[in-house]
Amino acid sequence: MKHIIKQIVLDAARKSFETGMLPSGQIPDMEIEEPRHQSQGDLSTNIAMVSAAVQKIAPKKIAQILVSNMDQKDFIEKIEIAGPGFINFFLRPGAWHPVVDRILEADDRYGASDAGKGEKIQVEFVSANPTGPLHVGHGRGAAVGDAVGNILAFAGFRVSKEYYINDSGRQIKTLGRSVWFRLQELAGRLVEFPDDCYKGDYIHDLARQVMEQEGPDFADQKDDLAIPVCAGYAASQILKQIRTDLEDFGVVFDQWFSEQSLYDSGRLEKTITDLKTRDLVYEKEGALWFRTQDFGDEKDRVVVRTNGLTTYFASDIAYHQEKYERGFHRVIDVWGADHHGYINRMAASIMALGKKNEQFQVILVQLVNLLRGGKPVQMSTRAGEFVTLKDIVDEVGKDAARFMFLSRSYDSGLDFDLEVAKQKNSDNPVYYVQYVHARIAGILSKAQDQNLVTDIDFTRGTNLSLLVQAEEINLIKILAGFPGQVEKSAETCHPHVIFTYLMSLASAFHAYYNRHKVIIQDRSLSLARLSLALAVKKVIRNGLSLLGVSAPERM
RNA sequence: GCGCCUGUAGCUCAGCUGGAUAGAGCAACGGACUUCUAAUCCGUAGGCCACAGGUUCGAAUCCUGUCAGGCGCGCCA
Repeated sequence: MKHIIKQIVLDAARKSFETGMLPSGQIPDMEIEEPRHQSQGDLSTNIAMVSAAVQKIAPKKIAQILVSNMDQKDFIEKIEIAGPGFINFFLRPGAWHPVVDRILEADDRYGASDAGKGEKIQVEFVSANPTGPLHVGHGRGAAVGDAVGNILAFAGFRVSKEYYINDSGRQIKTLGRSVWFRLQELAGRLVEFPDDCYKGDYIHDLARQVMEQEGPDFADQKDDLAIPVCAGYAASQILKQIRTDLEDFGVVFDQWFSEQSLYDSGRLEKTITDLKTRDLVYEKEGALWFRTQDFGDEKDRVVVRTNGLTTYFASDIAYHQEKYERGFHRVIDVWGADHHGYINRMAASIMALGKKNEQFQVILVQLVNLLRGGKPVQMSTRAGEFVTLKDIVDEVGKDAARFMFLSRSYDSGLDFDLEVAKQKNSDNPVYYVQYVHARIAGILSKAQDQNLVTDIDFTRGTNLSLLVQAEEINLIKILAGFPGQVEKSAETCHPHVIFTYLMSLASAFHAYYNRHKVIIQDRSLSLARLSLALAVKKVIRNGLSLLGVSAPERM
């Protein structure tokens, strides 16, 4: 609907210029928007105001000229000039009815677009070290990354979701040591458990498993030999668990990428050589430094340490270089807010290697504040006491957890109250939206019971012009806005836009439901309303599915 | 000290690529089930959009500064 109005406005502007009523043919960026108040019409444009500068005429005057040059259309009831120069369009109800048909036709593709033109985008998220179970923060990152991927795919990009496994380096060794020391304890040896080791209960379990697998003599092994065995076993087990937990959370990755593979394949070494060739690095005090400062970072960064070992940054450079070589035009990393200090150097290294600013983007997800009944849940990673993602999914369910994580902008910290997420009432937004879907499913099944409709094709030939109630037109207007919201969500990479949209659609439907009955004596009207209800059901489902939340037929 | 994020109703937050009279949920108060699911709806009340300047026809939105909160500033990952 917006683009139809936009065309009318543009035509009027062109005509005004051609007939000499406006001095300039230049048309600045203008907007077609839905005004807040009904008295301001269905759609509105600010073209007169934004044109004032180039036309050198008062906005109201421009508006008058434009309106006088607009073609009469039968779906437009009237056009008004208001406020500082807005042109407000009042549409007849009939203007909105075709939207319902479009939704029923497009079905699960309603809202999709080809805006991305098939461009390849990679979204990398979670990427937690396989040294322990995923916690709440990872959950939010997982929900955001997954939803952003879904939304971009829906907007016509070719999306690949990837998990980067930090299976190399010190923390893996620490994991191995942690298991090894616990195993020593199991073998009855008194050892002092080091402070820098992981203290969670799962370490005990892993130690037991290693002991069973390797036999009773294993505890006598030398540290140097045993620790890598422990590390290898523990990391693969934990990774397996992470994968399972994510699947239970509805997240499936297209690719799992191992940091260690960068070493094994010689990729990392190649990158370092490459950096040297390009003179992007220099030696100082025995270390090798990347000239990130030349590309916007606060200072230069070490890639090879004095001891000859590469830094985490080095593998990340190689990894990202490798991403682009795989053909991704754009790369999005989803990170926890505590990593924001890392953005500049990462971006700098990518610029240095010849990529454009817009080809790399970091989504910084702010921290989650876990509450239970309004009180903070005490957590200590150090002591190994924390609520895991699995705990949360087990307690409140996948849908509630995901919906809650995506309810707010990731720019804001999030209060996640387990009690609220568990409640099956109006405090809990997920049910509010899902309930619409279930309610409509109920209506449709009743319609079938009464033989009002015999197959899913009932909408064909329905007389939608019977939908004239204010609540019905309002509902259709909201339905018409879905593609625009998907577009906005994709452009900004903000999934909560979809959340907010779903809440408003659900609210409009509940209001309609309470005011009007769908199945009534009048068969034609019933069919029209059933079509509308079905359209709502489809849009709710499409929106929920972008967020990775199910749309139940019954609740 | 420097950098990033945040500051909007009692609480949790939308709105922020500038637009007209700033919204929702919860909490409070008052109503609506003999109906297709009350996991719902309707109404009332609630605001110096942290503060101070600036930009302009117009600022919650953009810029500068101040204050407050969160996070980060390793040859760790």
